[in-house]
Amino acid sequence: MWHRRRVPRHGALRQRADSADGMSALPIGAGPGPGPGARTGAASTTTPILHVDMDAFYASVATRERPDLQDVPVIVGGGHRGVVLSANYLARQYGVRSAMTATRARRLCPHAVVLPPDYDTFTTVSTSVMATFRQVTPLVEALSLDEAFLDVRGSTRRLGPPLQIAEQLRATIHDEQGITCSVGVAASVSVAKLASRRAKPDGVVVVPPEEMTSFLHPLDVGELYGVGEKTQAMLHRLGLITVGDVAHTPLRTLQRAVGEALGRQLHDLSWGTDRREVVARTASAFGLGGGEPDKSMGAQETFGRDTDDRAVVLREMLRLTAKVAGRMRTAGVAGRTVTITVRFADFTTITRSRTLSEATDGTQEVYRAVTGLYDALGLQRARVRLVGVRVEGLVPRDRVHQQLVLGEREHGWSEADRAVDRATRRFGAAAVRPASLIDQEGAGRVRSVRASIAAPRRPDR
DNA sequence: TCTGGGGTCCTAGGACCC
DNA sequence: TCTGGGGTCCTAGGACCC
Repeated sequence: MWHRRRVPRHGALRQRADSADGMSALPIGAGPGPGPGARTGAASTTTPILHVDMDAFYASVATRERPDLQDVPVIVGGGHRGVVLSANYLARQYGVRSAMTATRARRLCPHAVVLPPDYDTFTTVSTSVMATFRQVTPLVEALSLDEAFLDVRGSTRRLGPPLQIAEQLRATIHDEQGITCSVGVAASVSVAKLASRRAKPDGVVVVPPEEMTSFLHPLDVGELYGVGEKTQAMLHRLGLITVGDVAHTPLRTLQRAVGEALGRQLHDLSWGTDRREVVARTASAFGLGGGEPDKSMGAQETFGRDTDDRAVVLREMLRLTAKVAGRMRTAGVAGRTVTITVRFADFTTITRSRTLSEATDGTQEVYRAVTGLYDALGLQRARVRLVGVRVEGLVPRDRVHQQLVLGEREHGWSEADRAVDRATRRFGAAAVRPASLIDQEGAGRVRSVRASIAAPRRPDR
């Protein structure tokens, strides 16, 4: 059996985990030094991977300085046409879950307190937590703002076995950030991730290698990474209910059912044989910097109410284009493939893309492609719910052919874009917008900016 | 007033090239 | 002048993850 430990993070006295859920628990040694028993000792070499996952991260951060909300169901997110981003455990008792529609959540738990997300604070807390991880090992792979893999192979001599490292991390994060987290400890990243889920909330689960299959095989296939609602339903229809069922299905059969790549992946995961290593990286997509470059950048927005007005749609597309292209310029990348997304009132969603001959980071150039794609749809009074703009095939701008840069300059837009970027940096995104975004709001006070965007000067050189 | 926004990866068909 | 087989690129859609 694998072991779940839920223990106080403070003081020398540690208690056994509750056994009400049928899980066994080992006592944990008090004080510094390796834990008791050969099992824990052995873990130092055989289970070097930690998956640390904050408990109800957004909700915990949002309420950590609100004692009045400690015993109240709390939902972060919601709003008009919104979904739940995070719910505390009290709200979850009512069935509230992440990604659930706000309306449904409110129906399930009408007395919940709904808070708007504060991404600046989430990012600040996340940065601190990741820094704490890096004090343990440089091999920290951030997966998102609130979770990371740690390879502690090289840290056990200094800090003790993985379990002890896990408990130390939990105590530190609780002390410094006022939030709790759960840790999965295993030989591989995929098993560690499954283990942390079993540890929630506020616990640790260690899965020794010899107990891996007994841990994995009873789980529902839906627990496996890469198996969502659709694939789970399909596998269930085929009679594959548990991970063990998948494990004992011939690879070829599996691949016929779910495709070559996913079939291979599920087969590996079901035996815990994935050999993926932890790669040090921060979550660049979450504004933490570093990491591998993004492969695409995009933005999308759901309208407050559906619209069939081409002008309204295109104005939104321009706003999204400006946002995306601005982010690309900040990141120093350019991209070749422009994709638009249109979701209709009935939620059917289509995409259209066009690949340009050269990569670009110019707002106008991307927008030309966007309008071309949208108009090619030939929509007549179709009610549009959401539009999106994405640029793919990103490469560092300095690797883009020199001709592009010259050609762009001839149009003068490059200079205008950079002027916009500078102004945005100084005055915020609301200060500088393409003219058509200003019209509706009567913006005499931004006349000069508007003029400079609408009629860029030809550069001297 | 059901169903957000940021991404990644895979599949499949057709074009095109060798 | 009867046909194979890769490889790559492009496009559209879909599933999934956080």
